[in-house]
Amino acid sequence: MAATIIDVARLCGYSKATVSRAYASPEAVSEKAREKIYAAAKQLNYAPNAIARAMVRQQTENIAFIIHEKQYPAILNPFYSPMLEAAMQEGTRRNYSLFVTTSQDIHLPNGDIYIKKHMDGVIFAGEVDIRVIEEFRKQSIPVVLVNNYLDMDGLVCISADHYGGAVQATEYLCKLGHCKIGLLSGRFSPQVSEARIEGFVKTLAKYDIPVDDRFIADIEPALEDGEEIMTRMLRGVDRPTAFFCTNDTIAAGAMKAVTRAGLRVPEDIAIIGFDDSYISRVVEPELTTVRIDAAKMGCLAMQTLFDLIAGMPVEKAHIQIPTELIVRGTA
Amino acid sequence: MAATIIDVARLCGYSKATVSRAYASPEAVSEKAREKIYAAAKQLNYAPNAIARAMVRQQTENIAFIIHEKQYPAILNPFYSPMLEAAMQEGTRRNYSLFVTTSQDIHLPNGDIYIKKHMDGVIFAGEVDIRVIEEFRKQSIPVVLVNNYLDMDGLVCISADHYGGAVQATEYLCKLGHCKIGLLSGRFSPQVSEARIEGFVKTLAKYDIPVDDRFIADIEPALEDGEEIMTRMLRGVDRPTAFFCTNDTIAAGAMKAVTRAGLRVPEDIAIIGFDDSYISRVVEPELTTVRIDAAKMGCLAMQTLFDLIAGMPVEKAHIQIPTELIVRGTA
DNA sequence: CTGAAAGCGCTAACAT
DNA sequence: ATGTTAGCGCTTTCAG
Repeated sequence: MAATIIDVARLCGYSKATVSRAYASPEAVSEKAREKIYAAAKQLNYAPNAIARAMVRQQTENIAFIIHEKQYPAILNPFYSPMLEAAMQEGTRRNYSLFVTTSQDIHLPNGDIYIKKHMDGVIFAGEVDIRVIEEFRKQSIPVVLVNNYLDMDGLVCISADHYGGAVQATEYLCKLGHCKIGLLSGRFSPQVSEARIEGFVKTLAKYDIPVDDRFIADIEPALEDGEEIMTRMLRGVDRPTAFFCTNDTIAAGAMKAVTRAGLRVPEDIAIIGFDDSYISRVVEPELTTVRIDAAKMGCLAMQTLFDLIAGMPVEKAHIQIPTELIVRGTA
Repeated sequence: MAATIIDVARLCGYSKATVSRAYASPEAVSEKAREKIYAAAKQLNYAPNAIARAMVRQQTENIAFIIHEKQYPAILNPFYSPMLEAAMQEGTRRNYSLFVTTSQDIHLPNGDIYIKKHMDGVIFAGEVDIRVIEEFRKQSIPVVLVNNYLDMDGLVCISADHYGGAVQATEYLCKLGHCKIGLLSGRFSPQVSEARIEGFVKTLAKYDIPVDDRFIADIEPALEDGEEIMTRMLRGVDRPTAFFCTNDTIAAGAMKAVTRAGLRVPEDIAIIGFDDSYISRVVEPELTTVRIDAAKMGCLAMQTLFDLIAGMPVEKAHIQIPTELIVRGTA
C-alpha cells in the first residue's frame, strides 16, 4: 500500500541506506542526494514508518501518562490539566509524544501487568498499585510518580508540599483573627489527605485554637459534596467563621452554600481553597487558595524521566514542590 | 536485554509460533501449553513487544486526537475535556489507545506534513489546516473531524448545531420579554462563530427586535475578556437587559462584571452561555446555557473512525449533534 | 558519501 | 494443536 523506503530508493537511484539517512541524519547525506530523495518521496507520498524505526532502534519516543481509574475524569480534573499540559510541552520539545491513559490499559489476557504499547518511560499520576510499578521496573521501563509518594527504593516521586500548604492556609486564617475554623477535607490518596489535615491541626494547636470535630468533614472532593456539607455546617450552633477546604472544587461548592444561605463570603464566612485551579478564578469573589505549581510538577516529571531514560542515576528520590498562598477575595 | 519470544520458546520447549499464539489468540493453544508458556514468561519477565507486533500486523491500535495549537490549552479547555474523555473510553473499549497531541507534532524535518508515530486513524478537533487533512488521506490514514466542518469529499465531520443552539438561547431570552439583547461572541473557527451569530441575529429579526451594534462584541473567549467587555457595556446608555454569550467562559466573566458593578444576575442583567461546560455549575447562580453533548461527539468520532478503519463506507459526511437549552439561574 | 547485508521481535500462512 | 518459514520497513555496522 503505502510506499516504503525501498520504493523511494528505487525511484531516486540511491540505496535504501541513503534514503534512511536522509531522514534520520540529513547532514550525513550530500545535498544533491537529499534533494533527489525528498523529491522521490514526495512523488510517492512516502513517509518514514515510525514502527519499523522503533523496532530496530528499540525505542519509541513515547511516554505514557497513566492516571488511576478512580481519579479518571482526570482530564476533567482541573488539577491535572495544567500538569498534563506542561508534560506534553516538555515532551514535544524533545520530540517525544505523550500517551494519556488510565491504569486499566495495562493488563494482559493472562492477568499480568503489562503495558500494551511499548513506552520508553511512564509517569504515574496520583494513586497507583505498587505491584504495577514493580512490574514496570522489572521490565526495565523507567518510572516516575507524580502527585503521590511511595517509599520504594530509587523511585522518583514528585509531589507538592501538602503539609506546608495546609499550614500556610490555616496560619493565614488564624492571623486574620479567626478563632473558630472548620475543615472540609476531600478524600484523596491517604498521604495527601493526611498531610493536609495534619498541617491544619498542628497549626490550630500552635495558635491555641481548639479543634471542633463537629466542623471537620471528610467528603468526596466534588462541588455538590462541598455545597451539601457546608449547608449543613451553616446550621450548626456556634459555627466557625472560616473554613479551610482541601481543594478548590470543595471551596466553590462551599461558597455556593454560603451565598444561598444569604450570607456573604468573606464577611460572614471566610473560605480558603487548595490547588489554585482554574475555578478559583471563575468564582466571585475569587478564591483565596494554596497554589500548587502543577505545571512545574508535570514538567519536572518529564525531565526526570528523560534523565532516567538516558541512564542517568537518580539524584533525589523525593522531590517536593513548595506551595504558595494566593490571597484573593474569599479570605 | 528484555526477554523475547524466542527466549520464552526455548525455556518452555514450545516453538515461538505457539508462544505468540498464547498471547494473540489464547484459545488456539492447549491449556497445558498456555500454562507452561505463561510460567516461562513470568520467569523471564517477558512481555510481548507491541512494536514488533504492530510492524507485522501493519496496525498499531493507536488513534491520534489532534488539537490545533491555537486552541492548545485544550486539556484546560473545559469544552474539550468531556469529548476527550468519552473518546478515550470508547477507545479503551476496543483496545485502542488514544494519543493526545497538538498539530505541531505532525511535521517532518523537510517541512512535509507527517505524523511521527504510526496511527491507525486520526481525529482532528477544532481548527485544522486543510492541507494536513489532505496529506493524511493521501497516506490512507482515516480521518474524522470533530467540532468543525469542512466541505471535503467524503470527510466525516461531527459538529454541534451551533445555529440551532443560538436560536434556542436567543428565543428563550425573547420569550422572557427581553427586548434589548446584547451579544458577546467569542472568536472560534469561522464556521462556529458565524453560525452562532447568525442564529442570534435571525432570531432577533423574527421577534422584531433591533440589533444594536454597540452591544455586540467580538472577543477572545476568555474569562478576563468577558469580564472586561461586560464592564464596558454596563456603562453604555440604554444598555441591554440580557446578553447571549457564545460560551460559558465568556458568560462567567460577564457575570463577574455584573456582580462587581453591584448589579444582580438575572434580575438586572440576564446572561446565557453556551457549551454547558463544568464552569456553568461552579458559578452562582448557576448558568443557563446551551448544552452541547461533547461526550457524544467524542464517542461518535471514535466509533466513526473505527468504521473507517474497518473499511466501511462513509454513510453521512456531516453529522450534526442537536443542542439543548439548559435553564438554570441566570436567565 | 554511499551501498550491502544482517537483523530488530513478532505474526501468519502453510505444513504436519 | 503445534512447528517452519518468510517476511514487516527500517537502521546500522562494515566496506568501499
